[in-house]
Amino acid sequence: MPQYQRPTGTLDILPEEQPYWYHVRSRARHLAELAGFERMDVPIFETTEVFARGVGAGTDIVDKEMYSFEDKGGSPITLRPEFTAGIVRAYIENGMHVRSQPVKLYTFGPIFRYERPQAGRYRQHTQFNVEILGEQDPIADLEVMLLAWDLYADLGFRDLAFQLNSTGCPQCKPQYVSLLKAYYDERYAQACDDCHRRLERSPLRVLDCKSKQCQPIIAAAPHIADHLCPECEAHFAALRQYLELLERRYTINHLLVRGLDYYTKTVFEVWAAGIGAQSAVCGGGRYDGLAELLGGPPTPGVGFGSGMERIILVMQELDVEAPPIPSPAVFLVHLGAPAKRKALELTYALRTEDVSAWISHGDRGLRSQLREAGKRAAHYAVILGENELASGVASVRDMEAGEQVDVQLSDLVTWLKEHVRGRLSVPNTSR
RNA sequence: GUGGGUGUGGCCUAAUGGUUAAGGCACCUGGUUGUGGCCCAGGAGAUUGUGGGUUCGAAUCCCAUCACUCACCCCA
Repeated sequence: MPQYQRPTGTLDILPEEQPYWYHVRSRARHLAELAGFERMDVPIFETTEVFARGVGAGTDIVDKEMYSFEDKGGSPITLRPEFTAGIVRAYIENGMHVRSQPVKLYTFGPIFRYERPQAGRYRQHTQFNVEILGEQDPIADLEVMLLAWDLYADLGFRDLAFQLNSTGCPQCKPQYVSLLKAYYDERYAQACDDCHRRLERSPLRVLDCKSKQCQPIIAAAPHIADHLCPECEAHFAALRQYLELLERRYTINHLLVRGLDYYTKTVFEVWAAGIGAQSAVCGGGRYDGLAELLGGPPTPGVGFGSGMERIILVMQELDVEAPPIPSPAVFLVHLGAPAKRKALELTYALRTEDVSAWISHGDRGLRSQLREAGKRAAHYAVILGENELASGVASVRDMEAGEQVDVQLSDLVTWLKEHVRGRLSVPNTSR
């Protein structure tokens, strides 16, 4: 029974799980940069107000899921429950509106929400986040969506399709909301208790209620897509056209309304199996009013967040393997104190030449050391004992072939470097 | 916040209420002078999540608590 356990809803990511993380991060980074997105990192915590205003009082995230506290100076601080509000704050604070617009940004990092954990849901999870700021053209919506799509396709996801909807703008959304409320007023008694609460707090959410009794009501409810203003209508139509042009499958989902207050026009998700009752690996949309809400210049924006843990769960569900992290190129075996000193010198000489090298720790028998070399899947074991030191020749054992050759100690580093070249590359590690 | 399920060495699993809680994987050490993987032998590792209770006796029954897990709410 361990004395200390990790806090509820957090994850230890062990070495054997790292290949997935390396791979997803490295592909995401590659594809983002290929599409002209630049990396920008923002703090893990912000002044509470950034999220309270940005995400919106009344949302579950703000009302009951934030990790908020006062720091030692008494400032209200919140661990970020999502990326967008912080990114927009940074855009404003750093005067990024004076750069060539749009600004295309991506980042990775931990996100915190106080929720009851379940399959595919954690209190600390990691998101890959992408935003385009300063562009109202629906081509920006398309660009962020394509990046999500291309990443999942690259990672081996099958049967991709976007869930797509438009939630209108301050012009047309309120009218639709009144329409929907009026519709529900007539059926109030048939709706479930949760929906009664939703009608007060965030009326659009009644549309994705799962209770059986609400299904008939939902099925006949008016669609927001039929009540968009001409501008939103045109935006939505253009986006759909682009998606069709590029043959990215999508489903218009009239029930897709995302939980955060700031969404305008486009909202989308990508669904996948293998993440428990959760369906979305990716969720995002447009937030044209957010920058102003946070005190900045009017700046349209569109982006998405994608949960890394969920991506990896889906990959595992699909039996997608991640490229392994290379094992050591050379394992140095030594017998006797003088040989140990020589082995130590060689180890560091190899590492200086970018050849990964393990030196056997302790003072054990040859058998035991070779056993370890095998277990660590080293490509070569270099054996140094009294004989080798005396003759100036090391025994170099190819662990896979089980064959052994003699190599002059003076040539050893060069010889290993030659033989190891091309077999190994240490993967890029980004946070 | 609500509801269901589950807690036995690092991992997986066994033990009709009855001796020192058993096995497998993994780990460590050996198997004649200095050669890995297979095999063989040995070793280390558990107050059965925790705290109470019932009982002559509890891993086993009861209560509480904590954790994990699944689902709801909500979300990536």
